[in-house]
Amino acid sequence: MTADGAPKRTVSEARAAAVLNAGVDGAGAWQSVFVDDGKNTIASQLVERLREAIVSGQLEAGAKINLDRAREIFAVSLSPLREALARLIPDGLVIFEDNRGYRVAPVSVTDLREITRLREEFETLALRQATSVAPPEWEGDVMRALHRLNTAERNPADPATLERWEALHREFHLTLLAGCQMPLLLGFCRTLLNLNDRYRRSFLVRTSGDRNVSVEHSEIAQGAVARDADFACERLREHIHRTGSNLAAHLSDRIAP
Amino acid sequence: MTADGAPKRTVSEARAAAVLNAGVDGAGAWQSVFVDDGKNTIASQLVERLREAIVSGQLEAGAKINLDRAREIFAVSLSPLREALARLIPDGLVIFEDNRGYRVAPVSVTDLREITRLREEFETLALRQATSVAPPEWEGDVMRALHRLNTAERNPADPATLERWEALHREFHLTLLAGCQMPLLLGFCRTLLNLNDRYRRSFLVRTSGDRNVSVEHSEIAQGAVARDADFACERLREHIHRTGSNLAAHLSDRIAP
DNA sequence: TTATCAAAAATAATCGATGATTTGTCAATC
DNA sequence: GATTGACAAATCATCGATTATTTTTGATAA
Repeated sequence: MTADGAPKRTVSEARAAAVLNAGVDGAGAWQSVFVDDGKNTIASQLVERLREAIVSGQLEAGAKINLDRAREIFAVSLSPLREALARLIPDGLVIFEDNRGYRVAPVSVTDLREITRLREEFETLALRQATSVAPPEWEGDVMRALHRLNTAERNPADPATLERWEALHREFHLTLLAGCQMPLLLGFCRTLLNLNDRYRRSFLVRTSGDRNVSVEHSEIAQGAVARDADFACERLREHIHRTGSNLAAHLSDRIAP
Repeated sequence: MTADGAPKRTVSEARAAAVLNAGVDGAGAWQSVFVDDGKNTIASQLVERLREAIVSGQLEAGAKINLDRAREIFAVSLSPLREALARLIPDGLVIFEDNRGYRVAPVSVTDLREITRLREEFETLALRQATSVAPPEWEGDVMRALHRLNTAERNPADPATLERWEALHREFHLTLLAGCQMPLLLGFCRTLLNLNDRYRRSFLVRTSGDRNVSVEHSEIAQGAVARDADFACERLREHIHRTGSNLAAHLSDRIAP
């Protein structure tokens, strides 16, 4: 651990949302993030904090990240801040230009379309591979992730439940893919999932009424553990496609193409 | 530009290869890299220098990167060095662990297999898309890249020609894919190409006698500009697959699986 | 009024020094 | 002889201050 310990951060945390995108939305679901799970250094913790701030929409898309202000808000020095930002570039959440500093990556409908399209390709590829090479434990992992997701409450009035649902949803998809035993492909899928979550959490109020997402997830999972690649992949593809279309519809009302 | 200018760097350059992997292979093809093409900051230049050092095999796979030594060798301070290394993580060339520092990413046959497999999937996806959406100029770009590649000398006795050929080869593949108009997919392909180049440049002495690589490239290019997706993609897939098998054969003699 | 340039302010990039953690060494103990 | 623990050295991480670059401001001239 560092010398000064955690408390100071939690305090400055709350200010972060308020100051950085001055007074847009107040309620920060910040506090839940700090569970020091092996990420010892300030830079590493900062990566997670910044990622959450961007994915959750608390850091506005396209906004410039003023280093001095951010340094003060997060109560860190420049070195770990710059390093953390650099590590978010590959995730597609931050963009950088020499002597011009860092910005939050912008969002657009075409970007979302590409994410959706690539998710369809990559995730079905990974799932197909998983159904053929994953060890038996994988099936249990999938069913557990499914159960935890389906039993999680999702109350629009309570942001904490929404955030928990998001985490479990992400966990479900990654567990599904993890069986493929291809670390690079998994990394790409994780990146795309990150990017996609950002759109959903920023722009989707609730999923459209004509879908039963729980059923969709259950079908995918059952196909997967039955090692029925064609069925599982087809369901997964539909699931991704629907989510993408849904989001794109919401999105095009709100931002430029 | 920085105040002190370029000369100092070129000098320290030569030492870099010698010191970092102490006396493994002497001949450095370093000098050619410094053409300050818009990359103004030390950190950005360092990214390119380090990338070249790793991809070319001058920085040994799996080796620890001692910050103090590297700092001295490259004649920079810690801040840009750390930042440059952080930016290479997403490319899969550098790995990092809290409080344990940076290492050159290791190589393995399974890693190479995955790279090859994913290149087959991603590059054919991109090429198929390109044949359907790329603008007319793209065809000219492809043919030019092909011509430059096919007329480049490749003399095993002269490392400079080999390096130039590598650059043109990379350029050809990227030009081919660039027509797809999908920035994320292009980024993934670029990453995979980087990783693949590293294996080729480190482990492949020469391509096996039963291949005529020029012809392979020409067929791919001609299929592409004719907008014959099936033909072009099939040739591309074979090309990638052959290169991968070839490399894997060389590799398994030399390192652990 | 608009355009242009120079100075000033703001911001980004880098450095050298300091603090924290890991790794290596060696004696004491079982 | 192997193991443990404390110390020392090496290495990594962070900070505050300095330097370089970009952006803004404001005065001048067309």
